[in-house]
Order: sequence, then C-alpha cells, then structure tokens
Amino acid sequence: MPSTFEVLAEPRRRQILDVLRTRECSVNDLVALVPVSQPGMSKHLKVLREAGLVQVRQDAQRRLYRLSPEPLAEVHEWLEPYREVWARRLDALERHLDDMPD
Amino acid sequence: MPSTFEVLAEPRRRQILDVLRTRECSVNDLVALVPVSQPGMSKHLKVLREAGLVQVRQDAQRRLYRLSPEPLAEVHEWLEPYREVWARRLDALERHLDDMPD
DNA sequence: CCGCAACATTCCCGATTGGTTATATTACCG
DNA sequence: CGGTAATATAACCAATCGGGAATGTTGCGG
Repeated sequence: MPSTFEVLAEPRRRQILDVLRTRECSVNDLVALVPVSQPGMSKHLKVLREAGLVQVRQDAQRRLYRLSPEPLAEVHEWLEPYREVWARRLDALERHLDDMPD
Repeated sequence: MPSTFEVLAEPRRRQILDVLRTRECSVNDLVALVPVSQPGMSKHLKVLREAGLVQVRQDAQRRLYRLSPEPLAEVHEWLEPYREVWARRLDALERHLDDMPD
C-alpha cells in the first residue's frame, strides 16, 4: 500500500489531481486532458482511490471522480518542521543584510 | 533528473532528511541511524544532493551532510491550492454542525 | 609513502512501475 | 433483450529502482 508521497511522485497523477481540484470529471474527460490511454488513466485513478485522494460517484454509465484532499494533510504535516528551518534561514539572511552597510 | 516529489517518495530518504534537519551528519552517522548499507546510503545521498536537498562539506576523511530545504518550497507551493480546498471543506463542515440543533 | 578509514562507484539482481493492447464488465437505451 | 458507450481488469513488456557485495578513490596519520 503506497504512501501519499509515493502516489504524488507520479507527474500525471499530480496533473489529474490538479484537474479534479477545480471540477468533477469523468474518466473520459480526464483522458482528454491528460496524455495517457484510457486503461492507463483507470490505473492511475485506482491508485488515487486506494490512497483516498479521490472519490467516485456513479452517474449512468460514467464514473465521476472528485478530489478528496484529506490525505494531503500528511504531506503538509511532514513539511512543517522544514518550514521552520527555512523560515529561520530567511530571518538570518535578512539580519545579515540589515547589518551590511551598503 | 527526478523531481523533488520523486526524491521524497522514498521513505528512507525522508528519514535521512528528518535526521539532517536537526544536525549535520557524516555518512557513517547516517548509516548508524537509518537501516541501509553504506553503499546504499551513498546512493541515497547522491540523489538528495542532485535534487539540491542536501549539501556536503568535507572534514578530513569524512563528508558532513546538512539539510538544504529550499527545494521543499516547490512541494509547499504545489500544495497551496489544495489547502484552500480543504479549508473550505472544514468551514462548510463547521457551518453545517452549527446549524444542527443537537 | 604506506596503510587505514571514510566514502563513492560499479555491477548485478529481483521487484516494482508505467504503459499499451486486448479483453471483461457494467449500465443504459431503443 | 441486444447493442453500445464507458470504464475496469488482464496480460505483457521495457525501463527503472533499491539493495547488497565487491571494488575504486581519496585524504589523513604515523
């Protein structure tokens, strides 16, 4: 069972999420927008589903996929201590620049 | 050339970064802390180096690695629009709960 | 300048991954 | 109920990846 990080490693999966972020889509819609075959799209969507990053809703013959962003919180939280590090670095840089006469 | 996302997909590489976040380390230090052989560690460090996530400094025979968090900003920025989505969802949930009589 | 200690590289392996083609499956519509 | 549109699954392939053993490389210390 791949982690959210591994699921996001695939550029096309991120691209799929970028589309679903703005609107619900059928599989065919996504195939038209992302350069991948239909079976390939179904595979990616399965990975995204199992990671909890998308949800499906049936509409006649179509399946409408929509974003389910909760698992992204894990990534956000992993990143948090690093944000502190780079904020500290920016502070130090600013103080250093303030000390420069020119 | 792998993206930051792909580099972070590896659990052990995240583990390495977690260590380097708090202190500068030699390769041997890291081998003692992360379950991987020394050649394996050198490989991971190479990937991290080429991604700009760590920097090296030579100290006698040792090489001291330290975190270089800047590339993580890319991940942070990709995540940003999604934070808005899940913030909206939490707001909606709260409003909904406030509307419930019980 | 020799020998060791610390790392990096090479080589090889099994496993996984992403992709496509071909083939189910499913649900509507006439 | 038969056909078709939409999607999923199966089967297969090439490429990549992570891992370890063996082997280079480099820089110090005596």
